[in-house]
Amino acid sequence: MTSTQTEELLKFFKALAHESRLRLLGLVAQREHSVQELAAAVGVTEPTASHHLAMLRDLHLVSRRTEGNTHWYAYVPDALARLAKQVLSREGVAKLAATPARNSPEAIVANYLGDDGKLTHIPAQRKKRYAVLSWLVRKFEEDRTYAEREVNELLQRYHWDSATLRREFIGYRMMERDKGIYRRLSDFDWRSADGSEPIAY
Amino acid sequence: MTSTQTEELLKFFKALAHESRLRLLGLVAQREHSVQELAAAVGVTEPTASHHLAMLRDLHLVSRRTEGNTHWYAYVPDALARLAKQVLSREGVAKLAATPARNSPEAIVANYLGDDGKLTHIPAQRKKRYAVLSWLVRKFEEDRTYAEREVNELLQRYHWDSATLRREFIGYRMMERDKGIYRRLSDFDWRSADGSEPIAY
DNA sequence: TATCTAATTAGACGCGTGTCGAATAAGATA
DNA sequence: TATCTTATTCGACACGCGTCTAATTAGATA
Repeated sequence: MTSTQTEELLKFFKALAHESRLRLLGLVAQREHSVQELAAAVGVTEPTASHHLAMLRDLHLVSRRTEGNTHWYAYVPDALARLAKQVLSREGVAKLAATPARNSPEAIVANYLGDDGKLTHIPAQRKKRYAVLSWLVRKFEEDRTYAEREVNELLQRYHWDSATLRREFIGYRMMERDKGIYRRLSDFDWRSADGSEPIAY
Repeated sequence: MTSTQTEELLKFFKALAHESRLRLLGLVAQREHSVQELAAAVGVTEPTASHHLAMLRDLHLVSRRTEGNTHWYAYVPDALARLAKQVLSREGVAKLAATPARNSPEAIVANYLGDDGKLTHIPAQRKKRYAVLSWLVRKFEEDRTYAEREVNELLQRYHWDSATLRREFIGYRMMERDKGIYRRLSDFDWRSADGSEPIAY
């Protein structure tokens, strides 16, 4: 078990360590809200609300569904539940002492990221490629499907060669394709698939 | 139920939203540690470690016991357990949406605090005086006794008239005195004592 | 197609806070 | 008493991050 776990937990605490985001979370925990509603309720501008919501969504604390121009945000309880469980036991807390893992997937990925946030290149070495791909596939949501066009668009934010990346996703069983429609598979389906250490999520 | 609850929760998340503090907490969750040990393990200087530990101690996440020159810090699980419980239920999260309470004890206290962090004066109005006192008494630890000299020293960080404050603590049953030795009483002993709204802790 | 609405992205600015070195406090030891 | 050890407080600095306005994207409607 790498200390990726600790880093993940840290991300959650950082995400929750802000009044605006806490209140956003509280609001969506009551019912779905649009960005406008949320911005007004919290007392910030829409860009700011959008910014915070993106952060919460990255951590799968909230989900988003689109209806016309409007984006409806909803609460996703799972992530917080996992956090609470870990923090409930002393052993869980004690694990936080772990020194930041050298060779953690994050560290590997960082080596391939340029200043613009894009990948400089796709690693050839199996383990590193795996790390990068598993990081990348998490940019996709689990609960929806993507047209090939959408997959390409999202991938090209990180690297020009979306075709190769798409193919690799399928190969590693991180995504499945059916009649040109893509869906991200759950971590549990593919992690450890190459025999390397599982990546904590 | 005031939104003080939300503010408390926010404090916890802020405290935990930092790698150094998370690791400090992890270390003390394993066993008692001195400041030196902790600083070395986390890779910061002693002043920095001390600073973080003070923060964790304010929130009762860790406790401190003195042995000669050495301060031993230990883990206190209760606070995190409470946090976990609230965050585990959707209702608990939904409460976070509450708009920041005007008239919260914190807001009252803020009115009497100067830029130097000291009280400009002691409120005369009963409810406000109560709010300030209950805030002030929390500067004392629950699990130890204080000599009158120590009580005065601590109080004078906030106001010159420590004698009046001491007397009020006794009157409100926030402290008890026995043969010149003072001890902070638990919140549960005195909150709501004056019939005002309970102060969430 | 042109326009309007909702949301996100980009870029800039200011404040909070984590860090350090230096100074101070408090206890132990010679 | 003088010195050494451990920890805390003080003051200053730097950087991260939350916020805003402006610009852009994407969909709906006329």
